[in-house]
Amino acid sequence: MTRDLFSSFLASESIFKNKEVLRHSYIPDVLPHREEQINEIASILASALRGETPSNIFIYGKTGTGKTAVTRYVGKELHRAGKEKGKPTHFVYINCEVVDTQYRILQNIANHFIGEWTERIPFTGWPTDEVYAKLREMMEKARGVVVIVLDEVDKLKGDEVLYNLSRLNTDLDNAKASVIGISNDLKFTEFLDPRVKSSMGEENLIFPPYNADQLKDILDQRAQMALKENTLDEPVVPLCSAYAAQEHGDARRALDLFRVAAELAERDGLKRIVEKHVRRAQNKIELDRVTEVVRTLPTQSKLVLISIIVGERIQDNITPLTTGEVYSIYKELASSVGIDHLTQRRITDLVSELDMLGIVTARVISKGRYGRTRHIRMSTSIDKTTEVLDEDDLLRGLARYRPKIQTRLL
DNA sequence: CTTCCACAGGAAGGTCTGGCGG
DNA sequence: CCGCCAGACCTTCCTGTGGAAG
Repeated sequence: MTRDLFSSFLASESIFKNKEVLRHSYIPDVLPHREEQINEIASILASALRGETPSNIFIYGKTGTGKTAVTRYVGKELHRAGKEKGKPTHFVYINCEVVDTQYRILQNIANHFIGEWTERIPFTGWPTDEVYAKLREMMEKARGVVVIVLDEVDKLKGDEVLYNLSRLNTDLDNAKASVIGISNDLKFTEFLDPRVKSSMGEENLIFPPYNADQLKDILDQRAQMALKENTLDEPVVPLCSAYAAQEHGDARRALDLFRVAAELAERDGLKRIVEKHVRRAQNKIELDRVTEVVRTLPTQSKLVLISIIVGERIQDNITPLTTGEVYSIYKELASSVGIDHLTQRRITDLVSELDMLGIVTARVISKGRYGRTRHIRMSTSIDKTTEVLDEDDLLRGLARYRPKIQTRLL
């Protein structure tokens, strides 16, 4: 019996030829509509092949604009070209969201050179300047140019590392270092130490968002590689592209939509992806996002969210709730579960956070004589949100609470 | 035109936690 | 182990304000 559990799923033939190419981490051999950026980076890094130090680069762009893919692609090509020409070039990629302290960054870079007659640097224990010294020593031995990519560099704790890395070259004889910083925050450099700022931002690149047509090209290319013949309805790719273009031209979003749509089609037991799968994929991705966000909210924020839901229930959705109404419901709910209530000022901020997370909308309006406030309403499904909130032991069932307060005389 | 509601949202400061260097 | 500091989280106090009512 157990042995047959999966056989029925495997029996129906998959529509995928190679699903891997739909993941974000996959880097194709051709990156459509990024030729300009590729050439620009390549022209800067080319000096590495002449044995000179390439300028440091800063790359900006929103999520899904190809920053990481382009950089890794150029890095791969550079490494290959360096080998051919007998000029040693090293390419170290670090995601600063994962590796976010000075010590671990240096350790990561240093461990890249392992295997060339050197010992491993331990996770912890060494003074930072000793790791730094060791790194220099290793780079001297390895020779050549080291290109260090710091992805999501704005997530770094402190700019000391950036300063030290930008100074690397002054203490090196046989090796050169060049740093590429990637960020989706345009204002990131404003907060940097001016010394770091000037040395890091020798070259600046901005990656613009893709438009719908460009997204379509990207998806066409991936679909070719990912799917078997005749598994795709014609309008699917344009629809995915259109949705993703609305979302600031995010290629990652386009790929996710497409992949989820394909998975849904497969789960339906179909041999073909059609339009409705894309719409369902859109819903599923959105629902997953909301579920995850709501689930991880702090208790007080959950309580505010519940207050808004309770408020909407008694208002019957005629007029949106105001801050004052939400606050009085919130206070009542808080005391009913025995949680200390926060001040209205604080609740104002929590509502703003919920707004930014996209689970409620709150916009300032004026009611003239009757003051200025914000109209607050749920922007996600009340039922689904309630379902997620019910997972919280402390707050279970609270969203169905009937408050004693009469909020408004209508 | 002025008034004045019901907040928005800035500034500053308090408390607590957790990491880090000595 | 201790003192220090940064950052998250809140409070207190405050000034500012769009527009219906008067």
